[in-house]
Parts: sequence; structure tokens; C-alpha cells
Amino acid sequence: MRAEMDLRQIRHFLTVADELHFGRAADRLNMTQPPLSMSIRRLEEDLGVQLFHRTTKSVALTTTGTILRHHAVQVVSDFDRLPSIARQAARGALGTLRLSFVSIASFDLLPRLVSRFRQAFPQVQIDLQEATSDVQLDALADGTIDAGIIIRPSAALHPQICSRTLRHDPLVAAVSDRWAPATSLASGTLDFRSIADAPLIFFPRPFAPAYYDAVEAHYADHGRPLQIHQEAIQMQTIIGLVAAGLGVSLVPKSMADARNTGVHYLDLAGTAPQVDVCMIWKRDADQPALQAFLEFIDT
Amino acid sequence: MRAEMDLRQIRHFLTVADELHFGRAADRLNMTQPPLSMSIRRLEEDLGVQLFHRTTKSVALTTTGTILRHHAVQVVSDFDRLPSIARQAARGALGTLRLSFVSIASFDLLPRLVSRFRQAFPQVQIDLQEATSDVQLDALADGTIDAGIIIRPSAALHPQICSRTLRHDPLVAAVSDRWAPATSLASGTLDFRSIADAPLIFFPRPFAPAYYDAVEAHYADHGRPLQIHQEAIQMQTIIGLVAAGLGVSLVPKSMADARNTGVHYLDLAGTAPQVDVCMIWKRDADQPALQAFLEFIDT
DNA sequence: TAAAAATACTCCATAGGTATTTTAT
DNA sequence: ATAAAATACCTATGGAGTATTTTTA
Repeated sequence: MRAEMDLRQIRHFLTVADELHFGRAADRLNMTQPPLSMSIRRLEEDLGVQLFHRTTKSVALTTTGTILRHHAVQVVSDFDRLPSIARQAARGALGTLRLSFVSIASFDLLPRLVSRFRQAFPQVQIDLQEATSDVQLDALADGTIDAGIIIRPSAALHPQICSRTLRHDPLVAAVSDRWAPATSLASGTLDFRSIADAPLIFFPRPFAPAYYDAVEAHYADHGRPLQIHQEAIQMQTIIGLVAAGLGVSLVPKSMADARNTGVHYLDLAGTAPQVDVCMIWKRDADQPALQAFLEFIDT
Repeated sequence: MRAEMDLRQIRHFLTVADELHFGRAADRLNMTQPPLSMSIRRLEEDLGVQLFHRTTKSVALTTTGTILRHHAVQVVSDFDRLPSIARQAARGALGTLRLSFVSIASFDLLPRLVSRFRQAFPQVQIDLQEATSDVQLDALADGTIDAGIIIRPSAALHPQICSRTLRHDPLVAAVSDRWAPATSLASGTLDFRSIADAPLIFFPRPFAPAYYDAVEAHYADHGRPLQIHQEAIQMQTIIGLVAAGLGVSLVPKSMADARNTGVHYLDLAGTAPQVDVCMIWKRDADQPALQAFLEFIDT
């Protein structure tokens, strides 16, 4: 049984097709003319097709040869790209990064992070999916996502889960005119006690447990249980309800950039509560794109 | 200097990636396990990239390996198509056929020929271009076209030009009511003498020399010089002018199928003149698609 | 007749085989 | 304990080299 067709033969063919001269083609291929002639002849025999018209004075492609060349050039150049593809993939410059995030991150942190990363790694496709913290932790364990952006819970994370804090976000009061004394509006600062008994608009705990816990702790510090007057599961909705005068809320300071009309964002006097937005990923993850992303975050 | 990456290594990689088991993969590749392990290891070294996670009990693709596989599958399957492409091209089942034709052929013969051929050889692209006979003969000599469809001239063709008659087309009289006696309309036959002196609508000779010569010879047989009352360079125009009552013409019988309103196509009594529509091509042409076309015509 | 492709042969690099060891479950 | 991958060493195919002949513009 005869050995099957080889890429080397195709390279020989393409070089001869370029040069239309076996001697020069052999030079370019760093070989001598006789084995090149043999190689082409064997290719023709294997294919059962004539690729060149040749006399001792001239070499020309047949019509068949021209058609084959057209396709072969593509195959060879695709083949030659494979090493670079493998290396890019290993560097994390090529591939897919599946990233989940809590909705709070989507206002400010996520868009900036993603757009900067895409500029640096344009060949990495980023699959984004909003999800609550617990869903993200499960998805990480499943291998359904490569990384998540959550609000750091007070409880310790599973040892296989790594994390890095992306931002400490102090909570600020979101109030409408009704709950904002003129002095506060002037100073941009508010004493929490002035709104501690105002109706609170907030998430149900399952939708933002760590955030919920931070707010609950703050209320406890002021000797009050957390009483949610109106629940909402979207930050946008909460802000809207505040603007409508239904009550107040405590929101991450990064939300203040949204500058919704009818809502004032006022720093809390004294030690403000805060939430930590952090990234989480699996310790032993085999995901070059994730490593690239982690290194990118450090810069 | 180390030998460069080879398609064989990629096949090894793909098979192991399929089986996730070196032993079974080696079986499928008709080889033994140790050289396969070596091959994969060398591929990884050449690329500088880890493709598999392996223990003695399990083999799994790395993320990088998964990405490489995706691209490599494509390259290998494209490569494996090359022999078939070459053979199809050599059979004339793949490629381009550049075909010119005289306008008279475009009414009936050409469309049928082309549509039948395209059904039989869907991968052959047919580049069609209308041209007069002399332009076609030059284009054939230049190699600008592969074949032409012309009306056979009375003079012999150049010895390097082959030809095959596609159809003998008798000329019929194209007349309006004014030139058609009731008896002729009933019988479908006309005595040429009844229109021999009617105003003739016809091509200038350079636009259809062989057709012109056939008509001129017929007039000579009846002792008259060819006198063109109105020239037109499109068959459609000539028929239109006949319908408008400006005169008569002699047209290939295949035109009769067009069934233009206001025009009668009447066979000529006695020995009718005729034109031969034929295909021409270069004797030594290296064009498998042309050979396929020629064989197709015979069937 | 001269330049270039085709033959004829020789050689060695390396793909693959066999035997064995290592390793992780 | 065992199945499977890794290591060590061997073999031989065939790709490439050298020398020469053939061919046709």
C-alpha cells in the first residue's frame, strides 16, 4: 500500500506553479530538482490528473492545475495559521470568555471593563450573562461560566473559588426632595438618622444577598430591623420609585453617575456602609482567556 | 533544524481528541500507542502549547486544544477534498466555460443547451458573452473564450479550429399580412417569387456574414442582387419592422417559435436556403470543461 | 547545442514497531 | 492491582541527494 498524499507534495506543487521552473522551485524549497520532479510526478499519479504541461524548455499549469492551485493555496495558508492559532489560544488572545455579573455591576464597572478588554483582546469573544451571586457560584462549579462578578458575601467563599476585589463601593442615600433637608443638598452629605425611619425601597434578599446583608447590618447599627416598605428586583425600578417619592434607598455610590432626575445621591455622614464588587473564578480553571483577563485587570 | 509540523501530526491530534484515549486512537490510525504518544508530545513541543490534560486513566482536551481542534478539523477536511477537486476539474465537472454565441442562437438553441448542461454539471460556471462570428474566431485564437456558437461560414475554418454542427436551420419567410396571400397562410408555404421583390429588412453583412451570404445566394438563384431596404442589427428589431409592415425578411425557422403577433413565418416552397448553427473550439484546447461540454452535446 | 526535465542509484532521517517501565486510580 | 500512558531502543520506508541521461526549442 502506497503512502497517501501529503501536504509537502502540495507545497511542492504550489512552488512549481509559482515559478514554472523545476530548478528555481527546488531552490526555493531548499531541495534539488530531481526529487522535486519525482514528487510532482507522484502527485499527478496519485491524483490521476495532469497538473503541468512540461517540455524541457517550458512548464505551464494545465487548467486542472490552475483550479487545484486555487484551492490548495487556501488549504496551505489555513494550515500554516494553525500554530499561530494554537499559540494565541494558549495566550488567551483567542477564544471565548463566559462572564456573568450581578445587575449592579452593569451600570458602570462592567461596560468599562469589557470595552477595555475587547480593545486589548479583540479575538476573544465575551459571552455575558446577568445572574445573581448564588447562580454564578453554581455556574462556576458546573463549569458553565469562566468568571463572575458579584458583591462579596460576608461568608467565606468555597476554597476552590478565587476572588479579587474590583471596587469598594460605599453606599449612599438615594432620596427625593421630600427626604432631603436643604442643608444636606448643599453639603452633599446626609445623617443616616434623618432617613432611618423613612420607607425603604429595596431588593428581596435572594436577589442581592450580600448587598442586602450590608444594608441590614447598617440598620442594625442604628438599632433598627430592616423593614422593606417596597420591594423591587431591578436597580432601575428602585431608583424610579425613589424619584416618584415612595421612599428612600441605599445604593452603591457608582450608581450616582447615572444622575437620574428627581433623585439625589447623598453621602452618609460618619462611617458609611459599603459593598465590595469582586470577581470570582475557579482556582484550577484551564482557561487561557480567563488568565489573560485576570492579568488585564491588574494593569 | 527540526522538521516542521506535519499534517500527519494534526491527524493524530484530531484522532486522540476524538477518542480521548491513546490506545484506541492508535488503533484507528493503524499504528501503535507509543509512537502516537510521541507524535502528540512533539506537536505540543513544536507549538509550545499543551493540548491535552493526561493522566494514566484519563485524557482530556485543554481549552487551547479545543480551539485548535475546531480549526484543524476544517483544514484537514479541506485538504482531503483536494484530490476530489483535482479529479472533478480534470473531468470537466468543475471549472469555468467561457462561451460566446451569435445573437440568433440566443432565442432557442443557447438557452436550452445551457440549462441542460448546468443541470448535468452544476459546478461548472458558464461565462456567456454575445459576439459576432469574427469576434468569436479572434477570441478563440486569443484564448479569451473556450468555445463559440456561430453560423457556419461558407469559407473553410482555420485548421486549428474544430467545429460541430448543432442544427441545420432552414430559412423561412417572415411576412406581415400585406405580403402573405391567403393561400399561403392556409398552407403555411410560400413561393419565394411572390416576395422576391418586396422590400427586404436585414442585417448589414458584418453583423452576420454567413447568414447574409446564404440569403444573398438565394436571391442570386432567383436572378436578383441582394437589396436591403432597411438595415437592422438585432433580430428583434427586424421582426418588429416586419410586423410594422415595412417589408419582409428571411429568418431561421427556429425563430418561428417566438410567435410574434403580426408576423407570419412561412416555409419556402422548393429547396429552401438554410444556415448551419455550429459550435467552434480550438483543436488543442486544454479545457476539461470544454471536453465535458462537447461530450454532453453528443448525448 | 544547451538548458532543463527525467532516470538511476544511494543514503539517512524519522515514522512507526516492540519491549518495558512508570503512574494514577 | 491494573489499565493506560511514557520511556527506551530498534527497524525500514521513502524523501532527498548525487551523478547521469534524455529531450526539444
